[in-house]
Formats: sequence, C-alpha cells, structure tokens
Amino acid sequence: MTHQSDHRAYFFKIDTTIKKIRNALQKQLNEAGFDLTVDQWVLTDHIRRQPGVSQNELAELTFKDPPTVTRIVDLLEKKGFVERTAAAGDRRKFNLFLTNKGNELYDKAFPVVAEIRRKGWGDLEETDYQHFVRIMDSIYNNFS
Amino acid sequence: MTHQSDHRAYFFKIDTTIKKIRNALQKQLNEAGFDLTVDQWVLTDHIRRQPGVSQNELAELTFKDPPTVTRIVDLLEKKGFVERTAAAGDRRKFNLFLTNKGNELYDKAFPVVAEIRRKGWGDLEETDYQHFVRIMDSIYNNFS
DNA sequence: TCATAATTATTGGTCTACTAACAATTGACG
DNA sequence: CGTCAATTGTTAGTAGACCAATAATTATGA
Repeated sequence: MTHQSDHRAYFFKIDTTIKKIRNALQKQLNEAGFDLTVDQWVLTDHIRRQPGVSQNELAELTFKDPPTVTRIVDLLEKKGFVERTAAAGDRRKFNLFLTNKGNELYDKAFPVVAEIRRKGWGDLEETDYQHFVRIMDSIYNNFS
Repeated sequence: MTHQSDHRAYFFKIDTTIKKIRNALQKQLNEAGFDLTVDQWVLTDHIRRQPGVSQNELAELTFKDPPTVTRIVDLLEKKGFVERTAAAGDRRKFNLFLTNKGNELYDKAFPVVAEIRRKGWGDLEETDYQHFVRIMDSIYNNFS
C-alpha cells in the first residue's frame, strides 16, 4: 500500500457503504409501513434475542452509548414496543422486554430486514466474507 | 453464504468499524488541539483540493445532504476557516474557499489525519485493498 | 415573452452520536 | 458501620443525517 490516494479512500468507502445500507433498510421499513428507524430495529432485535437485557448491556452489545440507548428505548417504550421492568436485586437497573405489540412488529419486520441483508450481500462468496471480516477486524484492532 | 448469522453480521461490522475510525480520528484531532470535527475536516479537505467548489458539488462529493453541507459550512465559516463567495453568473450559488486561517489549519491537521489513516490500515496488503474495494463496491451496487 | 419547471441553498423537525455532568443506588474497604 | 468509589441510568448541549417544505434564482418550452 504505497499510494496515498488509496489510503485516503478506505474511510470514505466504508462511510458511503454503511450510509447506503442504512438508507436502503430505512426505505424498506418505511415502505412496508413500519414505524421504526434502523437503530430502533437494532435494539428491538437484541431485546428479542435476549429478553430482560439491561440498557448498559444493550449499549455494549450494539456499540452505542448509554445515553443513546436511553433515548432509543424511550422511543420504543413510547411506541409500545418495549417495556422497562425493575430489575430484581438492583434498583438502578431495568430489564427490557418486547411487549406483545413489539413481538408482532418483530415477526413482521424480520423478513423485510433479512431480505435487505440478503440483497446487500448479493452473490458475494464465503471466501469474500472471510476477507471482509479479516480486513474489518484488522482495521478495528489497529485502533484498539 | 448459507449461514444466516453471517449475513446479519456484515452490517454490524461495517458500522462498528466506521465508528472506531471516526472516534480515533476525532480523539487525535482533539488531542492535537484542533477545533474541528471529523466531518468538518472532510469538507475542509475537499475545499482545499477544489477551491471554489459549490455546496451542492460538495454534497455530491461527500455523499452528504445539501442541508448537512449548509450547516457544516456555517460552522466552518463561523470559525473563520471557510468563506462563501457569490458565484459569478449564478446568484443562487456560492463558491467556497479556505481562508488563510483555514489553509494554516489544513497544513497542520493533514499530517495528523494521514497518520491515523496509515495507522488504521496497518500492515494490510495491496491485495487486501483490492478485496476490500471489490466487496464494498459490490454491496454498494447491490442497493443501487 | 411568459408561465412553468428545475436548481441552489436554507430552515425546521426528528433521530442518533458523543461529551459532560448528575442522581440514585450499590459495592468495597477501613 | 460508615465513608468513598463504582455502576446504572438520565439530562443537557452540540453536531451530523435525513426528510419535507420553502425562497430565490435560473432554465425550459409553448
């Protein structure tokens, strides 16, 4: 990697790619009539898979900040998809669960999200995925 | 790519990687004492390389929205790094230039940004870069 | 020419990211 | 036990991303 111009490009390329994925997913969610943002979906997905998870755990799992999680959970709660329950044995914590409405939403939205994911990966191969993971992890770890 | 779990991961991995890069770069800019965010740097960089560029051109180059560009340019102008000049022949447009202060900032900040970029790529190879570009472009184009 | 469409930039509103500061609670330790 | 530190979650403020709507200007076409 001797050419400076190539070095400059990798930040830009990752940035534009994630924007494109987000836009495509948001557009699909909107067109399918879901009252849900991409990040709200991400939290919903984690709560579904790990019922009772706390907000701090959610922050670690999603690489979001605790204040960001607070606000997204606020919105999900206001929409009636998620409920905060006092955690047994620690009055600082909440356990998060999907409501019935939240579970219904999840069941309907999941196929839409899965389809977008499949579409984005297209006909890239298993070996591509290995390259992809190795390169992304390498960049990530170079900053850790 | 038969395993669903792998499919789900690529969005997440791109998202966490770009966050990590942004955080590292912002931290370096802060520690070096620059009054500049990452996105403000991105616009500054483009204006330096293409003096007189318009805001809409900047939006296309950076994949940002015109309103976002307006607001970032507002901040750069307020800080005295950028000036808007009425475009000759089209009173709707501005031509953007770096001020002397902006050029001085650029000269000082560039090495810091370049170092972070180099650090992030680490000892990944030229062939890795080719894989990287091919895979990112493929995902991008699958949504276009 | 003149009405209409397109372009350029802006403003307003919502959502997410990040920092800093804070309250409430819990844990650690003398 | 009682003080101090750490943890959990929240609020406030700034910045950026996106959508929708708008004003001003320019381009188009009957």
